[in-house]
Amino acid sequence: MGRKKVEMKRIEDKSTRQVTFSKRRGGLIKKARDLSVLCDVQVALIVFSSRGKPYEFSFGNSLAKILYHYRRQTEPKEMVTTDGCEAEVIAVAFLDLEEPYVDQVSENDLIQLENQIDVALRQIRSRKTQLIVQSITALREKERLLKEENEALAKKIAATPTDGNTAYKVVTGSSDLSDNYKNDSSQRPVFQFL
Amino acid sequence: MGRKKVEMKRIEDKSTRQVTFSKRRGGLIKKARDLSVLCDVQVALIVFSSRGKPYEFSFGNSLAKILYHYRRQTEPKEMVTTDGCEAEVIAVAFLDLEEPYVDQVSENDLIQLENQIDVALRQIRSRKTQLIVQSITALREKERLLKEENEALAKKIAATPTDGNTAYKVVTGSSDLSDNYKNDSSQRPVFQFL
DNA sequence: AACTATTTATAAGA
DNA sequence: TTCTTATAAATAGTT
Repeated sequence: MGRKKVEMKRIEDKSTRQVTFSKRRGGLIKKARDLSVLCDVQVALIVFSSRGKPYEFSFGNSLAKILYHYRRQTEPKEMVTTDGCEAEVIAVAFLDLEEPYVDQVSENDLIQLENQIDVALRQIRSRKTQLIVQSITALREKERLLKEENEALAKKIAATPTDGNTAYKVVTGSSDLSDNYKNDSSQRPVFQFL
Repeated sequence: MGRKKVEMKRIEDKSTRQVTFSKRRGGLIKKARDLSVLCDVQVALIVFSSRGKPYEFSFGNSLAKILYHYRRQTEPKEMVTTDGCEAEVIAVAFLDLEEPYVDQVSENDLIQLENQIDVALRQIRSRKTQLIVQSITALREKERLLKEENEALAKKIAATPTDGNTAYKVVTGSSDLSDNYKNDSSQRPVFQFL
């Protein structure tokens, strides 16, 4: 599509090759954007300059998300350490990059930043869940030991002559404890929400 | 470039959109290949089908190498510089949004859906936190009551003639319980993570 | 960087 | 779906 038909082989003249690269790269970017708009698809474009600096363009979704998606497709073994419902929702969530101050930063920086925040968030949630599970497990173990201890003490008292004072009432209260907490959630499977 | 000039907006008719997507995707692939050949650059193309299956095309280098290169580039510090020639790398990725049910919904509906999912996610997390707090609060209260009870039982035993058997040892164990859990997280402020 | 003759891509129709 | 063809769009060589 020019004055002459070009042969489909490497352009030997360096200057011509550079100009052609510039023109056709622009055309490719435009076509990618058009495709994204017209067909409602997500398109990402990365260009590395000769100095290795990547220029990226993406339409319809962030490059990070597309590559993340691609990586998940390609590496089936690697399980992402997020808990159930979050993974799905994050997959469809978009970050709005149109904030005013964001204008100061390059698109590349923003995509990196987004990716880093995403990873950090997953790690924080994973760690949170871990701490909570530890906490509740420890509390239940403590409860179990205290109950054992109470039983032992109660037996000790039962095996001993008593004057019928308040001490026995306390023991009675102990056996009712489980009733007092019938409605608490500590014994129900709350971890389905973690 | 057809019988009529097309408006640059989403094609509403599903069939037309599908045909256009097919044609333009092919055109883009051809242009990417041409660019790779003419300008001696590396081009990679990834296409995700509606079912998430990726179709890949790459020219000038393997997709894996290009993505590896990209990953190295985007690592914070390292700036790998390529030799003098135009070692440009272009990666183009498509995500197909042609999911059957998504097709029925308008852009506005999708934006609404996104917001609704966002709100729902926050509510789920909030409810989760609420349940966990209830659970841990209940466990701590239970622990407190059991300790009180234990103390009362211990006093009762102390006020009673004893034959020096294991019962007293149990009471001693009770006072040491807190030491046994010095390293658990249940008394530390895990809620800063909620 | 702009221009323009030509080639190339593709929208609509068959 | 695939082919056809009129027309829009991209771009090679020029300025």
